[in-house]
Amino acid sequence: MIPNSKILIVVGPTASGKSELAASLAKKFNGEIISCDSRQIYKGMDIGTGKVEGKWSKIKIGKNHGRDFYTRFVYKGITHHLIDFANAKKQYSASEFQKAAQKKIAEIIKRGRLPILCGGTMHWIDAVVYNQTLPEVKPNLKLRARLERQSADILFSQLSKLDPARAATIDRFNSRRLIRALEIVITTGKPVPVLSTHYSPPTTHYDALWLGINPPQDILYSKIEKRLKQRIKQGMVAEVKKLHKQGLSWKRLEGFGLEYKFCGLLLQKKISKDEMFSQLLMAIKHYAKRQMTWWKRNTNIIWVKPDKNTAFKLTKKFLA
RNA sequence: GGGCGGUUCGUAUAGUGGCAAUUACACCUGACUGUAAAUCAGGCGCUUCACAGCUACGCAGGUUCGAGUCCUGCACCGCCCA
Repeated sequence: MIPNSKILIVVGPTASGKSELAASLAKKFNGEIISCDSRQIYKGMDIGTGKVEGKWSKIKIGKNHGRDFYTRFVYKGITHHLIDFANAKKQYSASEFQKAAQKKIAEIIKRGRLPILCGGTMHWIDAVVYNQTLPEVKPNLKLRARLERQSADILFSQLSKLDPARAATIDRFNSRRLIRALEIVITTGKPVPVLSTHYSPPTTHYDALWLGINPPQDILYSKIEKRLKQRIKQGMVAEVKKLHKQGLSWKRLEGFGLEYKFCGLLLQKKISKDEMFSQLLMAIKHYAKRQMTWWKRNTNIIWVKPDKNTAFKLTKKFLA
């Protein structure tokens, strides 16, 4: 563990109220937020991702490398990092995020402030916090395209020959995972490195306090529904239309999932407005469920009520 | 009143003599090594460790070694003719 590396991590399913809690914590404890959301990183994806309504503004930070100020994404007076900066046409990977976030954490600590990781992208958060070694193999689209034509069965038997150890633990029906594993093995000529994640015993790269919010399912579901209706009013469909006009293919939009997928289907007239609503609602609930499945096994997380008081108390104790 | 079609596990469907019964969705549980809002798996009548038992395809009878499947009557739904 890195010494003197206290960080706060706020997790919870979609619509649980993470962003607001994180902002309150940041205000109270002199923090800056690092958004951990694989969709909010993209510019132009605002309503559909539920991005906080922050603004890019120039912040005075005193003389630093010959500059007087940086441009920062600010919401409620709190600086948010790794949000609203990437081009949606390009793939942004877990590995890129890991490096960028770890750099941000170091910078924030250096400034004497508290880094607060907040977001719903479980895999990305773990990659950062547990400093997982992600194989240094970039996506090889040509190779992937070739492998995608094979059945999972064939991919699995290939992997079994090339890297029996990885084959032993991989999901043999999941073509995407199989292809990635083969990509690593074929490119490096070596087996897939063993993963450095450990949920138990809990060893994190940082001195971390994990706070989780998980409202009861019926409350969460009604919040999700209410939020979706709001998003529709706010012009969610128009946002997706605009993205498509800017050159994002329907396929790319579908790959983003949820709002972007179902609005895309609506705009292509593949589904009706009612179908869009009901199917999207269902998909968001499924997503929330998957998030909880991931975090349930993480015993580091302290589950708190959505009210700030408990979170404040725990944070105060953690920082003392 | 007459003719036809239908009634199957939450919903929609398959099943014309061997069926605890197809498929999809929902629902439940879970996985997750650079696409992660993505991708993938298991369960889903009841009792169970069960290849075991019990109860099941609108209701009531009948034919049969055996009926979701065939026959009769009834109920309900849909369409058509009056």
